[in-house]
Amino acid sequence: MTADLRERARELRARIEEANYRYYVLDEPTITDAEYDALMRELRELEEAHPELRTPDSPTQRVGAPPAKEFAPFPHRRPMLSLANAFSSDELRSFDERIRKALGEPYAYVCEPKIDGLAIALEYRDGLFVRGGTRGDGHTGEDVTANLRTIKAIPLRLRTPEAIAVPTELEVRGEVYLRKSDFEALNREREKAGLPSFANPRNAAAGGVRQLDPRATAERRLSFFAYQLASDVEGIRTQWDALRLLRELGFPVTPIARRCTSIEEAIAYCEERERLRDELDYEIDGVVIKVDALAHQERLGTVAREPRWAIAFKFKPREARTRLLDIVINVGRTGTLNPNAVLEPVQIGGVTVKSATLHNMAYIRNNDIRIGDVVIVTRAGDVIPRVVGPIVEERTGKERIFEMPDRCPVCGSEVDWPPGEALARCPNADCPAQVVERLRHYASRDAMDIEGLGAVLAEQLVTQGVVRSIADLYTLDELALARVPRLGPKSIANLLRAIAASKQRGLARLLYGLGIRHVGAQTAQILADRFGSMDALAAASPDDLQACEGIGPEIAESVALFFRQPANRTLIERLRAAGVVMTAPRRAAAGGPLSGKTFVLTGTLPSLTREEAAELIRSAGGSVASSVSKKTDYVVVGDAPGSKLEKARALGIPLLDEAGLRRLLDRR
DNA sequence: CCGCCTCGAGTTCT
DNA sequence: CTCGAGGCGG
Repeated sequence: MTADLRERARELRARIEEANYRYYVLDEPTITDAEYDALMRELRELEEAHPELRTPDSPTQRVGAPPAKEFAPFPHRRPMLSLANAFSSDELRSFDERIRKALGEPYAYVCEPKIDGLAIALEYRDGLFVRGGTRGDGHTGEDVTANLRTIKAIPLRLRTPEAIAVPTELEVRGEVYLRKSDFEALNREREKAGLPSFANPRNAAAGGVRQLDPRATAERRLSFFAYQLASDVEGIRTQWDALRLLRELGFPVTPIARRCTSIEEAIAYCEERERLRDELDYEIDGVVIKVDALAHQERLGTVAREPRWAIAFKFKPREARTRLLDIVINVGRTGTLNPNAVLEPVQIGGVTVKSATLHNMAYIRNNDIRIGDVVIVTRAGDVIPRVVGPIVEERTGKERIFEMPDRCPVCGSEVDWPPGEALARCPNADCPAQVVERLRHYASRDAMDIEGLGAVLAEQLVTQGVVRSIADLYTLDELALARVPRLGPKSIANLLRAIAASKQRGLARLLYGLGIRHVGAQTAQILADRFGSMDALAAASPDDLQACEGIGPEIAESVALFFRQPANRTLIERLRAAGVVMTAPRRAAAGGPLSGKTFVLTGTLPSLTREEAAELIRSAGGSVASSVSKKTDYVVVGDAPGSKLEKARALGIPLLDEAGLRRLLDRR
């Protein structure tokens, strides 16, 4: 991979230098400017993503200084201020209190969504766009006029409004941003091209505006909203008027701004926008509340580079920046080596996140994640944190590229990682990490449901040497368990009772608990129904197995392999000797009220757990699937539903709430 | 052989 | 919940 990139970088440099030579020295250009720019762009991006590929003689270094220096300075006539932040409605109320005291007369607010993009100033002369720049430090930004010209949402010539005389010199401020849909498309394209994807739309937009080649900016499909008139215009006395004028001049202006006459109304607006934030095709991270009348704004003035007449209400963040302290390897129950991010603890959406999966090496490479990076972590949509990517600008050069170790970090076995496979594996079935994970899985709720035996106890039992095989569970006694630290007599008694009770779970859950590759809860149920007993299953040939609906060659071979292994044979005999039930109860007679119907559950139901609801459906003859498709008959929707609801709507599948499900169940 | 459908596996915090 | 991959129908 890295070798390929290195080779590509070398090739790009050679072609660029050849082109330079022919153009500057021989005066015989051989490629078009566009082709040349494309080569430069690819090389620059490659080197940005992989600074270790950068060489002192690279054509990208010919221009010398870092990109920030390559734009002309853009001094702001009026400083571009930053806003004070509020994180609660109480902070908004004290903001309002200060305004009320200072003004001593009635006033109104204008509330606008705070677009998560890049603030920009645009200068027009005689109605024509002349110059535009970034915010920079508030006093001086960067002149990015050429790039801004490529943004179609920015008018190059203003329209003539009715009844308002537009001054010769006009400055307009607003936000350049990237639509979520354009962001996703951009990342898909970059992935296809082997380039690292952007962490979020804002980074992609900010990067887009600061491209040295305006054509690269154009490719980003950037959008724009205007939100401030930074020049005095006759007849414009309020922010509300200013927004209307901006619209008449031909700028895109948010359609969801609202004028409020009290802070409570503004707070209600903030809450509403936070609730609806996902319905927009662009990211907003809060609401900006401004005192409406420009005369009031003037009286309130500015302190410490923040206007006293405006405040930003910030939504609960869904993403945060934090440092990736380390990448460690977790060994899964099937022996997979899963890279895990150790994060400097950070608050996201109300919880402290300090760890997140990195899935596999491909994920780490595709997103160019390195140890020591400042990374963006999200919890979008679901609960599970996700490391989206690094903030490349924060790199110090001390970041380390993570490599998969050659040996299992737990047992030291040589790692098995066949070329083309996504996951590396520890091949040692006796690896303590695998034993712990298998034990935990065996005891888990959907398998043998041994209450009290979770991750912590599983770990202790194995490290104390009390349990080395699942079968050892059934020979445990008080004496052996007394060796486990912090396990009192009461816990011991409860645990022994739970272990004894697990013997009655039946064949399907036992099969699932054994953790045979490719055999999950569903397949275990199919096998149990079809073969009825462990002995019948153990005697089945791969052909017998493949005769089952849903069992193909892969699963058949995996099951047969499991029963061929002597260690597994022994395990089963020991379980049998301990009295673990190895037969399946006769299948319930078909023909309930829901027979033949397929259900999918999403969200939290008011009075049933998901498992209880699934059990009710199955006992009435219906089946429960995990994803929505054309074959789904009903989707049962609870509180805080996930993406399945979207899919169901798209496919026009009937939706039920819990009450609706109960009505179906009661119909006989 | 391709595309759809379904299942398996891993996953965070309180 | 999401991704990847096995199973299966067209």
